[in-house]
Amino acid sequence: MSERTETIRSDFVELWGRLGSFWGVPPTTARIYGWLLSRAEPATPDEIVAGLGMSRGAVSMACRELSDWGLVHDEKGARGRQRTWRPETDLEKAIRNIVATRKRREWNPILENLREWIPSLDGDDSEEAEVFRERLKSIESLVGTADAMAESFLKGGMVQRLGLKALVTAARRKSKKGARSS
Amino acid sequence: MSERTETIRSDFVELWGRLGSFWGVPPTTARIYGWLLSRAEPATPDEIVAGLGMSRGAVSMACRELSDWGLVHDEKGARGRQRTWRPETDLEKAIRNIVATRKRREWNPILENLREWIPSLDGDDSEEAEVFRERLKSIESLVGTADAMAESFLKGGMVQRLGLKALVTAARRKSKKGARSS
DNA sequence: AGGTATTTTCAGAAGATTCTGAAAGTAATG
DNA sequence: CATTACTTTCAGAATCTTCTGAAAATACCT
Repeated sequence: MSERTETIRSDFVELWGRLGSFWGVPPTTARIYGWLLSRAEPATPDEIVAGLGMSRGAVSMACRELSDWGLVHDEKGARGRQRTWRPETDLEKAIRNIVATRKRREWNPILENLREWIPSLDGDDSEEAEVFRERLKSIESLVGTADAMAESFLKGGMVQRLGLKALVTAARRKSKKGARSS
Repeated sequence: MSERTETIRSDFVELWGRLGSFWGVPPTTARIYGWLLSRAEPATPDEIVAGLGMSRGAVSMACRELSDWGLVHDEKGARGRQRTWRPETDLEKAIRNIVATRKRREWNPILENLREWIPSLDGDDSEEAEVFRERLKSIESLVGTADAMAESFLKGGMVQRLGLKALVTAARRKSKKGARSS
């Protein structure tokens, strides 16, 4: 394994850590997933501690969190060996897990609130309440649509099923030229 | 404006604030947007300060941030009056702005990195580097697809264009029954 | 230009999040 | 059931983020 490869590995781990904010996990936790992805073999807690220079306790907590997200799987170590953690390498599945988890943890409660508030406003016919109610309705409708899309994605392969892939490829070709980043 | 309406307003503002983490802004900033959405009229900085109990400075910074995201628009106040902030109420537009901003700020740099790393790994033919390269490739492919989908969404009305709406409605009907939250 | 009203900035305070490490807990073995 | 090996927990430390408030800057009018 060349030195350059090692550099890329650590850059990648760093990037993956920052990426954590997209799906709502702390950087260190995401970094572990990235690090596991960059290796050919699953790793023991001690290897993770050594590889990323973090504490035992943090590794334990982070791995449990990752496991809750379905992003790593543990295998009981053989005779006298430590447990090992294997990353989920099917990334579509990983994304599905992330979407499902966030939906359950965060999205659903939001939707419930919205649906509960709208009828509650019906008693108030002031101008202000009128406007507010309309806004809530359009939020509810939009959130509902997003929710349904997520649902459909989770039920499996929206991309394939709709032939979106072709569209996507087309869009991609078009955008290939302009990749400047502000 | 009834008392109950006021309660709902503040709950909504609170919720909208927590929602901020979805699109990557601090809660207070998101709260301002929510508060503006709950009102019939645009507001001056002083009204925001009074309405949300935060400092002048924080309001100034938060509104600028929201303005960068295209989620609020300012109108120069008339003669001797303060500037007023009006929320973007076209939520589809708001989402488009959010997607565009995040894509530019965060997604594009990530994609650039990935595309730069893959060729760099080509010199190394160890087992480990081999596996790592394959993983990076599949990440690149997935991220590329997501990127293209976002692109297509930004170019306008993916939902309508594909007749996704029908699908979405169907999925929604189905999921109406089970709305329990973990 | 002078005077007044409004807005922005930014250093430090306050608050929130994440990490550490040592102690308590658990499991497996002989 | 005692020993050894590994894992989890959690209080406090370290770090990072966000907010405040007063001073500096800017805009606007006469």
